[in-house]
Amino acid sequence: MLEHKRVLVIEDEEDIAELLKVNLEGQGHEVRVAHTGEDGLKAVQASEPDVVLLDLMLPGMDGLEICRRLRANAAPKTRIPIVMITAKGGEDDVVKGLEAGADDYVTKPFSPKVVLARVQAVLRRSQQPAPEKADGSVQIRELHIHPGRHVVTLAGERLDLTPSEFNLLLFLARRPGWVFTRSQIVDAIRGENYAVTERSIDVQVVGLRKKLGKFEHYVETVRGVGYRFQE
Amino acid sequence: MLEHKRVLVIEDEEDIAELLKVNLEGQGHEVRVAHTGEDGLKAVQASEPDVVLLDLMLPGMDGLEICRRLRANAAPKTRIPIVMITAKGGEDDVVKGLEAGADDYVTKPFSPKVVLARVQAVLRRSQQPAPEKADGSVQIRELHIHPGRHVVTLAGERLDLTPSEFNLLLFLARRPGWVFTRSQIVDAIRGENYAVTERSIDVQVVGLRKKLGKFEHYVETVRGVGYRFQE
DNA sequence: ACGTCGCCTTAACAGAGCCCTAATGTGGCA
DNA sequence: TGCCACATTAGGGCTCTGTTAAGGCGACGT
Repeated sequence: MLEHKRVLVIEDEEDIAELLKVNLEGQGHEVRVAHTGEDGLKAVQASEPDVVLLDLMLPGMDGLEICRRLRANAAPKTRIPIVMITAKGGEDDVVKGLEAGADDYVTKPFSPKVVLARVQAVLRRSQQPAPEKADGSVQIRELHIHPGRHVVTLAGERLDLTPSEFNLLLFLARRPGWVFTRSQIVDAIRGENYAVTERSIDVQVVGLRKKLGKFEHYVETVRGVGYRFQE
Repeated sequence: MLEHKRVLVIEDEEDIAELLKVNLEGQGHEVRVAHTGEDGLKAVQASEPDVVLLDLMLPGMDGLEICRRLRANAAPKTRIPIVMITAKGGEDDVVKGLEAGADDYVTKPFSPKVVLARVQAVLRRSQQPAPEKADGSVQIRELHIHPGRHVVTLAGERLDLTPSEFNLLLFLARRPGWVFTRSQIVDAIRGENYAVTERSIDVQVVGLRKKLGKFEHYVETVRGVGYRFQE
């Protein structure tokens, strides 16, 4: 099985934190608890955990903000997996969290089993090569995306994409196989609260597919739901 | 196997109540009896049972009303499983009961064995929440469902489902063994207040079973009531 | 400050796929 | 055997997506 790991739990509700602690320790993990976002960030520095369990609803600093800071401050090499805990039904929260850099999520109320399973899965995944490379670039089959340089290469040839097309492709390619609704895509590539018709995404997809040429199948339509990058 | 549990029986007929009490106690359960709906509701507050056996035909408050109140007042976390007892042939009652929030049912006249089995089944099902894996996907025997990816695999092969078929299968598979009325299914997969004939669900089931091929028995018909995923 | 260029959105239309209804067939249960 | 619920089929209507073109807006350079 998996050897024991260091887990940091950032959770303000004492009983939930205790529940998580007991269960994780039952799995042989070393657990540390922080009750505020500030403590959490300090604890990350101090104890260098292998995974962080992060409640989105915290007094003081927002969970999303913590997520972003962990992603921003740390060197890519020391990228720590984050599992976030969200209120039930908050699908928006899930999307925001994933965008802020979380790796997985559980919704309240949760069973300890589910949380343990998620943590194990994230740990397993973090030990395997991710689609995202160390410098933040994405490589999937014939496609390379360099977010920093804003450059995309397909089968060795450079693609000339508009800003929106670039963001759309990057957003989808970061999670191959996962479906996103048009609404989620709009939030991701144009910012939240940006008022547009969802159908404008369709037009972006058309343009993108045209430029992908014979690789247009990389962007798949999921009828009644949205789009996804072919896995 | 199962440790003893607290059972509340709400039943006005003295001899039936006694029959249930003796049999359940024979299984090692702790049994409390209420003879009216009002007493039943109080007893739920007082003794916090693990499961409620509820006769639909009660003097005074209707069994359905009790069912609804138990569902309305309690937080989701403290959801107590309800097994209702209906008069034979009253299949309408079964449907109404399930829609009022009951989890399972037995029809009068019943054998004690059947009741015990139902109670055990409900306890078992409600203790093992959902068969969901780390990434939120559902796996039951040969069937894998990935909600986030919107992909279904059956015995390793990918199924091409319509949106409705996907939602229907996911809804049923999330609670194997639980029976759902057509009305509940419509609410779940098309949203509430969506006006359609309940028979349209039958058509969806046909299409789904066709694509399930030799696994069509995964979706079971419960005559007079609705459908369920085979446990 | 002005003009030009390019990008994004909207709107409209066409086509494909899906879902509902209704009618008929079939099987279980009394 | 009769009745009722479910299974099955086909067709029509409707929703969703693909596609195109035009208008508006902002960016950039002059």
